[in-house]
Amino acid sequence: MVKINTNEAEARNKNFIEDIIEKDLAEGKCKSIVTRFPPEPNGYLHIGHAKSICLNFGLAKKYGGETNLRFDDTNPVKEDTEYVDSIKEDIKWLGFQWARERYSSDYFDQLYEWAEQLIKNGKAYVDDQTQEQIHLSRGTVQKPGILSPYRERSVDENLKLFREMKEGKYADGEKVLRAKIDMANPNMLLRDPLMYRIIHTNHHRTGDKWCIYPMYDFAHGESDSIENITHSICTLEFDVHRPLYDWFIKNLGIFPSHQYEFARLNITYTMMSKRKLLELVKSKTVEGWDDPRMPTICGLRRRGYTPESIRMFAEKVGVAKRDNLIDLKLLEWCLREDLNKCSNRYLVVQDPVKLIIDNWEEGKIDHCSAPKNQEKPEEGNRDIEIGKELYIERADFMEEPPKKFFRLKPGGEVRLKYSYIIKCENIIKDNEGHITEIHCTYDPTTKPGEGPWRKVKGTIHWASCTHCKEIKLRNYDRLFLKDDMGNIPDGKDYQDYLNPDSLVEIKAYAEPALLEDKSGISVQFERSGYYIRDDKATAAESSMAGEQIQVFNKATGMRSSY
RNA sequence: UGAGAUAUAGUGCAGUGGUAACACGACAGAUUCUGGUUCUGUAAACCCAAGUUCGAUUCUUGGUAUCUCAACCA
Repeated sequence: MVKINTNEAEARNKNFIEDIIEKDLAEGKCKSIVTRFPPEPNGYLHIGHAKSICLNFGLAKKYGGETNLRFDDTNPVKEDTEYVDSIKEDIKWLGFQWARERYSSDYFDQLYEWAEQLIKNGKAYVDDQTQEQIHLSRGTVQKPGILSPYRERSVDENLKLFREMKEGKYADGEKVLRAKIDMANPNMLLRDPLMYRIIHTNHHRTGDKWCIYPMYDFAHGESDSIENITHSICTLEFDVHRPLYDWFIKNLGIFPSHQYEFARLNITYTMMSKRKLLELVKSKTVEGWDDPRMPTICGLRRRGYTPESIRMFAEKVGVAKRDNLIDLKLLEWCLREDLNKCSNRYLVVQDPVKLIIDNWEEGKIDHCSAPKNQEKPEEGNRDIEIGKELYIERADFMEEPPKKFFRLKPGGEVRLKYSYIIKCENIIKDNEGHITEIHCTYDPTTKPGEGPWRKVKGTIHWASCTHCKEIKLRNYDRLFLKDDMGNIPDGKDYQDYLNPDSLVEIKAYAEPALLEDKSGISVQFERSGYYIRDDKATAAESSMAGEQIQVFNKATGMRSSY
């Protein structure tokens, strides 16, 4: 019953692309759909790409179609096989499988042939102008451009020149092939756009076979067409390219792929510019593309994000055409939501203050029993030892508490999680008024499972001084300060915006079981957040997603990252 | 300043010629050995103006705001 309601809700919230697809299918415009994910292999995939991946693969899955992975490798100076490999790995990790692996460079021969066809039809010409001249003659958004002096060359001359370009007779920048469209069109993209340029550079796949390379606009739609892509889905900034996309397909008379645009993902405090992320990597500001503070897929993976949580996030942010800014907390919520179902939880104290149980018998050690995993009782219990001296979280005690403070306060009672109820008797401070010891008494009749249950308002976590292990955590705080978008203002150095708390090391005290945890998945701290298994570090060096996903920071007055 | 896209609770995202759903967030309550999870409830939105209409958030027109476009990048 509940399930049916959920499905109805999902059906109601169909996005506009799903509407288009359903209409196309119903009208028989296509028998089944083919989508594609077309990254340029010039960087690592980030969370913004994840939205596109989930959309493209998700749509195909929902409507029984297929998705191709196509590398848009038309610019050899920026691209590299390292990026190809990482992209494939990240997509697989996200849980998707492409139907075909393709490259724009697979189509260079076909594209060249089509370019000649346009020349023969008088729709393209070779231009000898310099880059500067072409730029100036393009006009502005308000003023029409000026016709190139080479625009009316004969078909034969254009053909001859273009073939010579291909044969390497000219240097980089000496000549280009342009489509002959309309130098006065208000859409700048239609003012005789470049189709081919000369680049004498080794290509990561075709080597030295080519010295002319097609531009994005002359490769993308054509590649879609070759692959019979029915729905070519890209981000909004390509919206102005659509008339050109359609122009080439129409003038070539090839498979009519159609382009649809959606708004790209923006997340607060998160910088999603590939160029700037590359800068951080090159300058060694971060450990690499997979630094846990990076918004890359591999960075999120190292940070402890699960594929499921990222897919859930992509689903939640929706698909539309208006600009958006998603709160980073939503991404964290998705992780909590997923982790809540499976993570192991441990008692850990990050900012300790000593607590002494005055009426605890000297040398006595008691054993507490706690479930290994709350959601999986079948895994049994673990044993935690407790003694006279403990550490508790400094924030769990307040000398002058506000009215709704449920944790330890002078004269107040709280339960030590999985253990006895204690009462605060007095506190000891140093000369500066800093609390150094909290003295309590315990009620021996309140051990869980022994005697009647007594309820107190607060439960706090703890670590036994003589039994706990010291662990080091790395606080993956956000990388940048100030700018919501994580962007570095133009002309400014990113160094000025680096967060000094980012990646600081924190000492903490944990129950020994934490170090023995071999589950390999993220675990949740009792009370203080999540403990994220860093797949590049040993357990003791593992990291925590810090305060960014702190569960209980609202009422505690703990420092917040946002 | 030319062209295009967009405009619905705090944030996202649906929907309708009869004033609006869902999710996250907020707030309140219940359960609970986590201020978590779970459950219940509350507050909270149709950019503006004119027109058409019995009736406009929806249609028309005109504004306004935001984003995108003048790379031999994608």
